[in-house]
Amino acid sequence: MATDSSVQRQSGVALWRQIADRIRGAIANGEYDGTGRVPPEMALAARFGVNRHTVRSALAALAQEDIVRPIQGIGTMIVRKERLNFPISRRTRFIEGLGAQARETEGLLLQSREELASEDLIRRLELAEGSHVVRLETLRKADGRPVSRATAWFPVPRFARIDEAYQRSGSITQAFRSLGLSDYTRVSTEVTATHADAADMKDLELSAGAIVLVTRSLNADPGGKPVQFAISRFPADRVQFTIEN
Amino acid sequence: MATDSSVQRQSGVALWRQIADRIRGAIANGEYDGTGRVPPEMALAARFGVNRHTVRSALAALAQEDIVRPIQGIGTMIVRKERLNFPISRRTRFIEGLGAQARETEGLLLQSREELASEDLIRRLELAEGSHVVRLETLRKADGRPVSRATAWFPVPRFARIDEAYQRSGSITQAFRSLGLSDYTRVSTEVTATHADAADMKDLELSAGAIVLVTRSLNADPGGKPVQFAISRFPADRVQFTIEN
DNA sequence: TCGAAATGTCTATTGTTATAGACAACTGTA
DNA sequence: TACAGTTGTCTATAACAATAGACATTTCGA
Repeated sequence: MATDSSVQRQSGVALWRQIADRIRGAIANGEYDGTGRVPPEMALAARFGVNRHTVRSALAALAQEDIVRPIQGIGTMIVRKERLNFPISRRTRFIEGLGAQARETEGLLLQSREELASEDLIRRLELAEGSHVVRLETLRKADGRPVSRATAWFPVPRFARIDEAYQRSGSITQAFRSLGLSDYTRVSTEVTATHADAADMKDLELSAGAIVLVTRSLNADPGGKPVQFAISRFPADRVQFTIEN
Repeated sequence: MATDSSVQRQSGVALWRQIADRIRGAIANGEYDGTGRVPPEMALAARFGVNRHTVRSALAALAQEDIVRPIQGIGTMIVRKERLNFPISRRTRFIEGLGAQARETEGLLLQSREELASEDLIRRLELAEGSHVVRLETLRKADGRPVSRATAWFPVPRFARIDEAYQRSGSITQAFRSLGLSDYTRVSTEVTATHADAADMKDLELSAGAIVLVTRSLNADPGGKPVQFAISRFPADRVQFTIEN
């Protein structure tokens, strides 16, 4: 692991940001687990082939995200290290999927509105032309850290009051249950990735240039009737998906 | 869709790169399908709230990637617009998964070597301590465009000659078949995303700051014995995954 | 108590990124 | 043919990113 080049100049991405992204990834991968701290600034500077000040800019960005905390005279300690795993299967459930990975989970309702279904939604949810849907904007946290931002649509009138049910329980599964739907299954999940936009940065507490994993998922009731279509956004440095077949 | 802010200053990511990424994404999402061209430079500058020269830098980067081609007096034409879909299931096959999305596919063997299995590989492939594996570095293309870079490991001696078999056929499925394994299934797939590294940029023809989707997948024979573990990297702006349950 | 090793702060300089304005060159249409 | 609309090129300036070096401050252990 001598002079690990791997940072590019004149690429439109500042060196300090490339280095910050790589250190964040290394922390998430447990590469510094032995010491509980990041290597000294001089060592990182040598490894990436940059000036110490450039490394300091990178570490300052990570400190800003509360991922590390520098202590004068000691080093730069790792505060948080996490990559939550979400299993994707027929029985995908957000909270159960997390299992023992988080002590406490939270589901916040940011906004809800009834609206006319778009063409795409009509196709996905198998609705009649001109149907209405409820749209929920939610933010989910695990142990206080945001792990996903989702926009979900539900057919109306069947789930007209799901916003209230979600607000009470903070769980889609619970909300469905309180509206008389005791079981549902995941029909399909599309996964892509993109850069964080302004809303991601705000809600998911990310910095510019961060990556979000985007899923488009469809859930149906036991009879196969679609009950929910959702677009969810997860911070890529804190989350991975596992598909078990 | 008035003054779409959504580009961040002083974020460590140059404005021209953020804008290039957003235009590339918009093209992939078919937002300019009506005209077949990108909006005029002045319109984009107004929309992103930047100078025209900054937009030109972004478009120059996309032209470099052969995504657009500017024509003086006319506008900036969209040359390529693609987002391949890869289904992930028990029967995930690279080439069949592409189906009609590509006229022609290609599998190149970049490198192969026999090596000692790492701890992680011993666990994943259920090998005995000290076992050896064959490592294949492959690059896959669809219609001439690179769509994935993969490192795959296979148990030895069962698949000792798989490199030759792959080189002949350009297909893992075919290579398995020629070694007497007529069927296999996908056991699990982990999906994450990260920034493109130097090798990604070279092999996948990406520019710095681009996003790659990373999968870690395990295949097993019909008896459940693991036959392949692979880490694959896909350009996120050209690829999405679909999990059908 | 001293020194090694680490982070913190300051000044100065250079190269890249972004803005600004002006005008040239090219295309299609009225 | 004239013109509106588009991309291409040039110059100049300001803001940000990166390098360089020096020295202060803090902590831990010999």
